[in-house]
Amino acid sequence: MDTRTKILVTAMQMFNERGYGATSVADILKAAGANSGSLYHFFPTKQALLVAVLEAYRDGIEPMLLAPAWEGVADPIDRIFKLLESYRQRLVNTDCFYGCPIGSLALEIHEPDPDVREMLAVNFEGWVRHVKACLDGAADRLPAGTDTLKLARFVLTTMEGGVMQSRTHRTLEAFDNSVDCLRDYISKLTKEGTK
Amino acid sequence: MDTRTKILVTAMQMFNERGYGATSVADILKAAGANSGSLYHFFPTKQALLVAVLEAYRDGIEPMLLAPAWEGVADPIDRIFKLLESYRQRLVNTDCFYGCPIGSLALEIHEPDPDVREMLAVNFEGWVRHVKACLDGAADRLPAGTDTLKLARFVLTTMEGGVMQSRTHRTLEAFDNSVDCLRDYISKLTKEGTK
DNA sequence: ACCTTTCTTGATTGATCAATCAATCAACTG
DNA sequence: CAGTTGATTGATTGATCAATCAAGAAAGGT
Repeated sequence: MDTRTKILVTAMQMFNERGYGATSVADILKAAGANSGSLYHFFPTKQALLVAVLEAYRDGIEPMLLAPAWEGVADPIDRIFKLLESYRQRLVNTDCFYGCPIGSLALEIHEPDPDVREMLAVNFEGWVRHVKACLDGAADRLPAGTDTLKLARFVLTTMEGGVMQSRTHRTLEAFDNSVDCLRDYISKLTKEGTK
Repeated sequence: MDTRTKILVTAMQMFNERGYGATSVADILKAAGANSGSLYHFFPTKQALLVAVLEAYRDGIEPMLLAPAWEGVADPIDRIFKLLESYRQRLVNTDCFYGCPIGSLALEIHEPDPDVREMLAVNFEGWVRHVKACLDGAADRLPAGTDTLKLARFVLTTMEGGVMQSRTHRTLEAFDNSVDCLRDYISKLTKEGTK
């Protein structure tokens, strides 16, 4: 792995585990085994490194997030809840310490430069677009005229809001509760849609 | 206003606007017109100041948040959506810059000392408790055996997830979409409950 | 008036921060 | 081989950070 990638991957991990502000450039360099000159050769500023990290997340949505979550799952509605389950597993694996890296960064960065805010938005949009595609694939089961984009955003809302509470309480309860409610809602929609 | 209160109020505002890590003690002192010795006379550390801020939020839920939002609103379900509307107004007033102070802090602080995490959790619990009380007050309209605590958490999830997306996109759309979906869900529940 | 407690002043500390820089090294090109 | 570009080294910079401290002012009780 070349130095640039090593720095990028390390930053990705540390921004997720400690947050952007709480991770110092020196921390990254030490963990990556690189020198400060190398980092600033590839990334003009710490913030540019953050943007690169967010680009990596954007590019990783399909291969790293969706592909594993949807392996062997064809039904579009099932896929939505399998995706949510992958976030649940993330909470389980980390004792509810780490949830969604994008969400954490989105709320940490209060006055983001346009580049950063834009990349955060792009990540949310990508996520929502894939969920919307699932909902569109299940259009025959949903009430006619259902706004699938709106509903896809609500799925993201459910995930992020649930993760936030579960991380805070260090308990899966709030996340599970939220997904349960979403499942109930969508099942009511499909009942209404196929009636 | 005494010095302690002046420092506390200033910190409250700045932690909300810039986040905890991005707000320096010097920033707070300058804005509050106080000296560092005064701050450290009342609060042993910056973190203790954060805890005091979170305690102030906890104590302010009823008088500062709910009372204004619920003025002249008696119906418990209406109250829930009036509460959500107050967060919407907050987004409107700040061009979608600031949403829920607690949510922002909850996701910013990744490895919180127990005191901080506990106070964040207490704030969420207080919020949820009041929403649960609304739902319990509308129990006759909800399906028998509805888990009102679970549903109250889902209301918080909707608010926090919606605020996160709206802040990131600098648009009310995602927040409004989320609240719309929640309203639709709850209306389906009340239809089922009174049927 | 006198003492005690509470509060305020503001300079100072050492640590840590992001970022810089000249120097050197490695890899490729013609 | 010579020349050029790209990558790496690591010490260093000045700024900023949270926190400290000795000194003194204000307030209140007796």
